[in-house]
Amino acid sequence: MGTQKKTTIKDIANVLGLTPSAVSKALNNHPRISEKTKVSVQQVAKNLNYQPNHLASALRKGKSNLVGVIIPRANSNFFSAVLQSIEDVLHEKGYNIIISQSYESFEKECRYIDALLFTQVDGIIASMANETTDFSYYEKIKSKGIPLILFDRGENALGVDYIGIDDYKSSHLIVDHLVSQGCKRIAHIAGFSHTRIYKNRIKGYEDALEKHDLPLDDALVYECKLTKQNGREIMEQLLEQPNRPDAVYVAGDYAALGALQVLKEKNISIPDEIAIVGFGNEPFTSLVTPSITTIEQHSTEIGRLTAEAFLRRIEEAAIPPTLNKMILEPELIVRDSSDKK
Amino acid sequence: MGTQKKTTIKDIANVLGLTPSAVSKALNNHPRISEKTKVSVQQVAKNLNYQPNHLASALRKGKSNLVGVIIPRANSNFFSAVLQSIEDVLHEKGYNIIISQSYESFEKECRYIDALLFTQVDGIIASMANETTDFSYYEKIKSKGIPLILFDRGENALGVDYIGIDDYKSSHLIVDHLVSQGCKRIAHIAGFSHTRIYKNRIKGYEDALEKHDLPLDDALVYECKLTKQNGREIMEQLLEQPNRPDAVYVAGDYAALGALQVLKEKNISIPDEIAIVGFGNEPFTSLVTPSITTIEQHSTEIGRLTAEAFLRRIEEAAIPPTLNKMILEPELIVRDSSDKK
DNA sequence: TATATTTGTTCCAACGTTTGAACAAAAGTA
DNA sequence: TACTTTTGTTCAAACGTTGGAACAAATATA
Repeated sequence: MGTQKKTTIKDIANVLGLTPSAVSKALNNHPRISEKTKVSVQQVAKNLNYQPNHLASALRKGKSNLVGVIIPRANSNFFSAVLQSIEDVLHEKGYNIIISQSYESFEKECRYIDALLFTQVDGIIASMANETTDFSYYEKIKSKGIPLILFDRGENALGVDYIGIDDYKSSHLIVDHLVSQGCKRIAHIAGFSHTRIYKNRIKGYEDALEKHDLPLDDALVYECKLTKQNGREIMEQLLEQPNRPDAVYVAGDYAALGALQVLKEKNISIPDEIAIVGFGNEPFTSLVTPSITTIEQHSTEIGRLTAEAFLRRIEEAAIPPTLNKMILEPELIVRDSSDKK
Repeated sequence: MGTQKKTTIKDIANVLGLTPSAVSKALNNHPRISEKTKVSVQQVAKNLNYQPNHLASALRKGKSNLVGVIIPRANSNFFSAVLQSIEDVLHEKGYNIIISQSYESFEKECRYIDALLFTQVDGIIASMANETTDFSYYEKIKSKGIPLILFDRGENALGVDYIGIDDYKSSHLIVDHLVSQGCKRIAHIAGFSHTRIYKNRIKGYEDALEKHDLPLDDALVYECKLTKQNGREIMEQLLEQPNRPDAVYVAGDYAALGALQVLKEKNISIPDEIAIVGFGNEPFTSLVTPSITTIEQHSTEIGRLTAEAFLRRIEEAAIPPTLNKMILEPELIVRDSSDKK
C-alpha cells in the first residue's frame, strides 16, 4: 500500500501490445493514430489510473508550463486580485503558477528569481519590491530568453512588457477633486521617488498644483515607505507646521489610514479641517469611519492583461521584441474623508 | 540573441575533457571526486553561466522539490501569514511552492489537486474550501503515496497530519468573556457545521452556555458562509426578534464586521446594547470603530508546524503512518466591541 | 615484490515522454 | 497490374541529469 509504482505510458503499451510511442501519440491526439486505438488507449489509461509524468514531457519538450509570479505580498487586495486574475487566465491555458512573495525585500526577490529560473519556468511575471533599484537580476531573466512581464511596479528601462495604471493622471484626479472641495494647501505623503510609479504620482501632484495656480511647497511633500506607521508620523509632523495643510494626498491606503487615525485622535474634523485621500482602494478604506476617498486600480483588468501579454510572448516567440506598454485609466472613488457635501 | 542554447553539464565536460557524470558528481560534491576537479568544474560552470536543469534532475531522481499549497484565498491575513511561514521554512530546505487559491470552491479545489499531482509535486499542504464535503480527491493524494498535510480547515477522517487551533476552547474563551461583561443572551453567527472547525465552535458555544447556566435557544444560532453580507443579513434578522440578544459571537471577522455595520447604522450602542466578538484577528478588526474583539489563531506558528510536518513525512518516508494532530491554544484579544469597561 | 585498498574517473543505463524517420499495409490512381 | 498516396504503427534517438558498476592508477599493506 502507499507507494505502488506509478503507471507509465509503457504499461499501457504492454496491455495493448503497442509501443510507448503509439500510446503517446494516441494520448496527444496525433492525426496518424486510428480512432480505434485512441479509444482503447484512453480506456486502459483510465483503468490503470494513468497520470502523465509532467517532468518527463517538460524535459523532452523543453517547456515546463510553469510560470513564476513575484509580488511584494499576497496579503493585499490589489495584488491578490491581480493574482486571481492571472491565475484564471493562465490555468485556462494549462499553466501552473509558482507564487513568490518578496515582502518588499530586494534580497528575497533575487533569490526567488534564481529559484524560478532553476525550476525552468516558461516565464516570469513580476511586480518589483520597493527596495529594488538594481535590475541586474531582471536582466538575467531577459538574457535567458524567457518572457518577463512587469505590472504596477515596473521599470521601463528594462524594455519589457509593462501593465499599470496612469499614476500621473491619478494625481490630477485627486488634486482636481480636492481643489473642487475648496482645498488650497494640499500636502503629499509620497512613496520613494526612485520607484517609477511614485515618481509619476509626485510629478502629477506638482503639475496639477501648478495647473490650479497653487504654490509648490517642499515642506508639504514627504517620501516614505507608506506604512500605516509612516502615515501617522508624517501626519503628526504636518500638524506641527505653522501653516497647516487643509488636505493630504497619501500615495497609499495604509499610510492614509495612519494619517486618518492621528486626526481622529486629535479631534480634527475630517474632511472639513483636513481632507484625506488615499490610493489603492483597499477594502478597509470603505470600512473605516470616515470612509476614505481613494483610487481604484482595476486590478482584475491588470491581471488579465498581464497574463495575456505573457501568452502573447510565448506564442509569438521572439517576433515583436519591442516594449509593449499598457496604461489603464485610474478611477477616483470619492468617500467621506474628502467629500464636504 | 535571446535564445542562446543553454549550457549543460555536457558543455562543461567538453571544456575540461571530462565525462558528464564526472561533472555531475563534482557539482554534487561527490566524495570520490578530487578537490582539484571540483574547483575547476565550479570555475567553468560559472564562466559558462551554467544553470542546472531542474526538470532533468527531478525526472531522474523522482523528486520535484515542488510542494503544492491549496488555500481558500491568499487575501486574508490568516492564510497569507501561514503561507509566509510555510514559504520561509520550505524555501530554506530547497523546496519551491505552488500556491493555488480555491476561493472556497470545491470544483476549483479538485482541479488544482489534479494539476498539482500532474506537476509531480512532492507533497500537498491544504486548507479545505468551505464547500468541500466530499474528500475523494484528497483520498487520491493519499493513494499516490505523497504526503498530505492539512491545516485549519481539515478533516480527521482522512487520517492525515493536521495542524489547527482549539476551536472548542476558543468558543469557551469568548462566551466566558461575554458572560463576564454581563451578557446573558448570546447569539452565534456560525459557519456551516459540516466543517469540523465550525462544528467545534458551535459545540464549544453550546457547552459554554450550559456551563454558565444560560439557556440554549436555536433561534440564536445561524449557519452561513460568514461573508460580510451574511453578517449584515443575519444581524438584521436577529434585531427583528422579539427577544433581542445582548451579544453576538460571530465565527468570522468579515461577518462580524457586517454585523457591526448594521448596528452602527441603526445607532445601537456597541458594546452596551449589543456586544460583538469576531474570529481570526484580521487586521481591519483593530482599524474599525469600535475595534472588534476577536481570536488570534497564531498563524505563523501554524505555518511553521505545517511545513515541519511535511518535511518530517518526506524525510521519514513511510515510517510513522499514524495521524499526527497538533492543536494550538487560541488567544482572545479583547477590544472595544465587547469591553464595557 | 605481490597483493589489497583507496582514489578518481569513465561507462552505461535509466527516469518517462516525445518526435521525426522509416516502414509495411491498405487504399487510391493510372 | 503497376505505381503513388494515405494510414497506422514501430524504431530510435533525444531531453539533461544521475548513480551504480567497472576500471585503471595510485597508494597502502603484507
